[in-house]
Amino acid sequence: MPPFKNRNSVSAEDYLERIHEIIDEKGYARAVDIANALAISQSSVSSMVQKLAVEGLLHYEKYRGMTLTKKGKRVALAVRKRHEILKRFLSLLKVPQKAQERDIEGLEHHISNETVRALARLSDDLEIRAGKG
Amino acid sequence: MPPFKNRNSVSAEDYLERIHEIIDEKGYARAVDIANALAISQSSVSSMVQKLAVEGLLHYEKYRGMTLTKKGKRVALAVRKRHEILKRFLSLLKVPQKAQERDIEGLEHHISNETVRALARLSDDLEIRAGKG
DNA sequence: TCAATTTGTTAGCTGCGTCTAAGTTTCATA
DNA sequence: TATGAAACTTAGACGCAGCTAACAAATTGA
Repeated sequence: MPPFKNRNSVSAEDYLERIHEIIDEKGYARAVDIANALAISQSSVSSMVQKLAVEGLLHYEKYRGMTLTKKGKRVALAVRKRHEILKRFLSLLKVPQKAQERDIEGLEHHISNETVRALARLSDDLEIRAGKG
Repeated sequence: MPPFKNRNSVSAEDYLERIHEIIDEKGYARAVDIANALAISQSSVSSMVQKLAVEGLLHYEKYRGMTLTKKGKRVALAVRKRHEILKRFLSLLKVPQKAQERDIEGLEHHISNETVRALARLSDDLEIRAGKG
């Protein structure tokens, strides 16, 4: 990538989602892993992590790593759930894998709980119908 | 609102969508109307309009107004269509009006054509089923 | 145990789209 | 047709979340 060109920003929710995933996988989250997972630099992770700590979403000790707070976990789980509901729905629609991923990334932080719930209900319906058909 | 706090950015597509609407309604688009429609300052409109002109999306004559280019119209129409498909779908899901509007605003610039097409097909299905039921 | 490597942080910058304030152009009408 | 109001533009700033480069801490393994 060309130097000093703007990359798309990654929301706080994305950070929490990935941190949660990484902790689930490995038991702990390193800045380097988060950076790789989000395709951004370690320094960006470092400053954002400090910001999330100020907002009470994670515990952070300089040079030592981080854990999610209760609040952070709650947010991360909610994001994960939303992600899964969207994934299930788009799969039922047979949207191609690549498009699914791009869409979910773009959508998951901009969609209301009402709509997410409606999509979950609709997915149930579609599955039942598919089973019957 | 507090001075010098960041507002959310408004994508080029939003500008084109609103400019197109305003031209449809009144025959021409003024910066002041666009500013009101998007809830941003006239100066922001002025600079963005110049940017869109450079990108070939509209014709712009200083102090005199603007019209959409062919390319700009094409984009605006595509955005409008996407918007309508999303609106129809969320209405079928009975998502409340307010949530619909917020969702569409957030979603419409982050969703692939594949998914939009799938939602249109699904909406057809749902309507047929509703008619039969 | 300590030097090399890896990981993490800081400093200072960029692009973007917003903002306010101030200046310019156009328009309406007295 | 001259002037005041409305519309538009420019200048200069900000917040945000990225970036690179340089520096600091921690870990690893000979």
